[in-house]
Amino acid sequence: MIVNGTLPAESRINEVHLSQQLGISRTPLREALAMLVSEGALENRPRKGNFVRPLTREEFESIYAIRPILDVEALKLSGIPEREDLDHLVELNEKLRGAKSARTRIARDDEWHLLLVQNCGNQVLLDLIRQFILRTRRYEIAYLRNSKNASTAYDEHLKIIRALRKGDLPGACDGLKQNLTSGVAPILDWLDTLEEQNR
Amino acid sequence: MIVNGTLPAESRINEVHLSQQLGISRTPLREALAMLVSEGALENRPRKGNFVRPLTREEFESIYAIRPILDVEALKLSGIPEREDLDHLVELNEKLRGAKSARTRIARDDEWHLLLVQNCGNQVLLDLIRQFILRTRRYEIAYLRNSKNASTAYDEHLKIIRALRKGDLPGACDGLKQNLTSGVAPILDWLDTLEEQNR
DNA sequence: AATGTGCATACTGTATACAGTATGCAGCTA
DNA sequence: TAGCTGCATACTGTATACAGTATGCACATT
Repeated sequence: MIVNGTLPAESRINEVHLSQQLGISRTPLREALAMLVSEGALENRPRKGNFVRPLTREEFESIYAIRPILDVEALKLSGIPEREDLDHLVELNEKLRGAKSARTRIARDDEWHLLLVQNCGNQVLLDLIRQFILRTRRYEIAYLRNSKNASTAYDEHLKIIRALRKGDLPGACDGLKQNLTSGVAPILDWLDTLEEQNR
Repeated sequence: MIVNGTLPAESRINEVHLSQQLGISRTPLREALAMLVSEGALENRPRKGNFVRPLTREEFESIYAIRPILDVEALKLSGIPEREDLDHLVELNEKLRGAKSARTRIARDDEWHLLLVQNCGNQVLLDLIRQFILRTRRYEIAYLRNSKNASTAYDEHLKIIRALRKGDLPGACDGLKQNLTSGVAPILDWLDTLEEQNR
């Protein structure tokens, strides 16, 4: 509902109404809200309630500054993948190219990035990346239609795969960093116009 | 209670008993337990309950591999601090040296590291570092008495401060990385003996 | 003797009732 | 007319009751 805009930014969540609307009681709803707070989608003001956090340029820049650091580190730890993992990466990348909706495109892209670093051997780091994927997703979906088209991501992924094939880990890391930062600029522009409108 | 060992590793948390023991009802207790799950202190198995996660060598290594990455990045973003911030760092470092108990020593050390990167301008990154401080704290407190003594940390901090005074940011980053990894080895040894005992 | 089934028990997950606090408005005062 | 006080209302935070599932044990069966 937050993503869809049914619950607009800054709006307060009424636990009684929403729980009735969803057909559940307040207790499990509150648990769900707490999860959304930890994901950064809601802000909890004690004794006031939960409020939908707006999408801001500042937060987006902060999040996207961290993703490349984590992912590149994880890729370094993973090293050059086995042949079958590489094949799997190629396969998933083709699926990404064939994705019809922007939503599945985003999902495939996220899958691909997780697969790339899956063998880093650091579960905590992987959980962290997963967490950040969740946080960025809201921005990506909001931006949706204008979203970086599949072929750009596809080509960038191919570049990374090719570097890995050659055994060139630093080259793959560079490609990954580029891939993770290339989508930022258009979303920033979009956020600027969004914040402009709210004045 | 987890830190004290009142609730030993792998033990199941009985919500009814614990809530009575604490003089609160199950609902707020469950919220607290959920927070501990997100901090990595508990593991929730659906319909089974919450279990105290053991301290393991694997998790410790994972966490401590990430801390330096985050902190060094934040320091880079912060740049060379203003004079008064530097003075503040010196002051806090002196407090660290003077700390009586190991507990306050750990607290001062954490404070110092947060202060060092406070001006990085990335709130999400700062929250992340805070989160990791919480996760490492359990290991540090468990290790407690054997903990890296204050003078080592103090000296390492001085080194960082001196590099910053010279305007040598890369040098400060190196020092920080070293500082954040120097405490690892003894705790690893201790964890090894711990895991040995549980066999 | 070993394995499987049924039942009793205990605990988690959910619903609901209650208490206390924030908030807005009406009426009063200056 | 402006500002303050008191009250009504609505919502969050907490306690408690209820439902459904996991678990261990006794008994039966092969």
